[in-house]
Amino acid sequence: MTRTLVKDALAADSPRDSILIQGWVRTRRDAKEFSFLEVNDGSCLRGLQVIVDAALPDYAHIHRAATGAAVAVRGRLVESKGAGQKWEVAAETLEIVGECPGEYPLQKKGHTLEFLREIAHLRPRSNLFGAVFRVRSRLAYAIHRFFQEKGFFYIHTPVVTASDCEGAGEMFRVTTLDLAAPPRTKEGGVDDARDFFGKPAFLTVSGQLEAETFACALSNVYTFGPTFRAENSNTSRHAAEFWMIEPEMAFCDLQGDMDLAEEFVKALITDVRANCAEDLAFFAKFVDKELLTRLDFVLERPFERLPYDDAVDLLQKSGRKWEYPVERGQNLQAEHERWLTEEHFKRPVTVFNYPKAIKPFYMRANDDGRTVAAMDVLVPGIGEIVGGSQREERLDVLRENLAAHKLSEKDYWWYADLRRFGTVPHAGFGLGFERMLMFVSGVANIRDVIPFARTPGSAEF
RNA sequence: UCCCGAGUAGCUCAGUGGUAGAGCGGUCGGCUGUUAACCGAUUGGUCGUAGGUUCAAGUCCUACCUCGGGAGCCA
Repeated sequence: MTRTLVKDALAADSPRDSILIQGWVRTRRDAKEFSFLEVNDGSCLRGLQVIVDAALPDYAHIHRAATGAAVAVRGRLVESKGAGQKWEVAAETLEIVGECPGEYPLQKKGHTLEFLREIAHLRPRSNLFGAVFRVRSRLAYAIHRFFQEKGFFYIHTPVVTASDCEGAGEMFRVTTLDLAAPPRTKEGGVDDARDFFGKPAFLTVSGQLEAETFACALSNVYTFGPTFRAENSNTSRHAAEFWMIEPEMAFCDLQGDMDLAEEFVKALITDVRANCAEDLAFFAKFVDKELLTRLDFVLERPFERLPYDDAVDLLQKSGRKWEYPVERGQNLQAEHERWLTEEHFKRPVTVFNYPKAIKPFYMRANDDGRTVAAMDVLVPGIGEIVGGSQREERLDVLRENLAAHKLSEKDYWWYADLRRFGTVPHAGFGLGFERMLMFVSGVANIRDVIPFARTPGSAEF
């Protein structure tokens, strides 16, 4: 007999004489003549109620069907006599596939998120984490769907990179050298030439530069993969390993870049809203009461587009006391971003044309000589969710930028080549996958939207 | 890395210098078309670690560890 997923059984439109359900017992309630089992298989939030009659031979081992036990139930799908569910299974056989002893840490009652993090191998069996990771899967699918339907090509940029690119953050070194006794140069330093790649290698912090090369060939491309930052960041919004989406478009300027970012964010919300309704309703009930209102609010109106200079003016005239002073030329602080998006505009805000000095070398210089064609999308509750720019396509300006950032043109020879051979205006952005998932789920800590979070001092599992 | 807060039973917490507690969970029994079931009994502790103050420390002090919140860095 083939297995029926709980999700499909719950959606049945008529009774069935024969059904096989396999899953894990969430709870058991014993009566004198029969027991109720709630069986969940992760296919959806809800479980399926199973009635095991005391007259069944298998009832002899009903006590082994404890919370957490894996079971296989064969029986009939019938309309439930009780309130609370339409369908239930009248068991004919109950097989205990895997027992679950009393020290199983997941109780029926609530646990704190902090405790569940310590049992990350079991937490997907909880309602909340089941929902989070179903939505995570759907969100990933929605991302591919969005780009594929627009004719973007999915590029797999390398995870191991030998170019210390971009200064996007501290990098993890990848090496096969013996750390206790590394080969030495004549001068006494570590001889990187004898490392695996013949030079120092690292885990990638961004696929952007490589994606640019493919945009300058296939026109519209995107990456979607893991990235790594060895920053000692201890916040609810940072992880050492996270996933990032980076579209890159040839023949595109900052305007087109901002348009795509807004369309993209809205498309993802729309998709999850339509396809994960039950899980989102769960988040709205138990995690963040305002979730659905906020998501719909974002969908309904255009993002505010605000030049950096205007943002500074607004902040200075706000009458607010800032912990960090607002000055032209300085980066916007978390408190400033929050005020703009949560208090002043009450919607996502796209800030653009940032000061040149606080942005990386690859961003395109504006004609004013002091700003670059950069943009950040700020959303309520999360802050920066998208960071992007039009890229500098003029070889001479790029060279000046490299020099100004004290970077060697020699290390970026292939990147500069794009400007030498058929250069073209192009633009792109990066969107943090986990931050987007936090936004659509209302879950406040990045550690709770990653299956197994890697943060400073923590790489269990 | 900096600032703040918290570490007491498997989990969530109470205990403000004088005999270590509750609810939940687990176990046993009872009851009920139950559904975070209910009722009774029972089980369960090196009070994060190491020092110190005191007649006496879960409680006060110091250091460290872990976790959380905020900040910086960023996505």
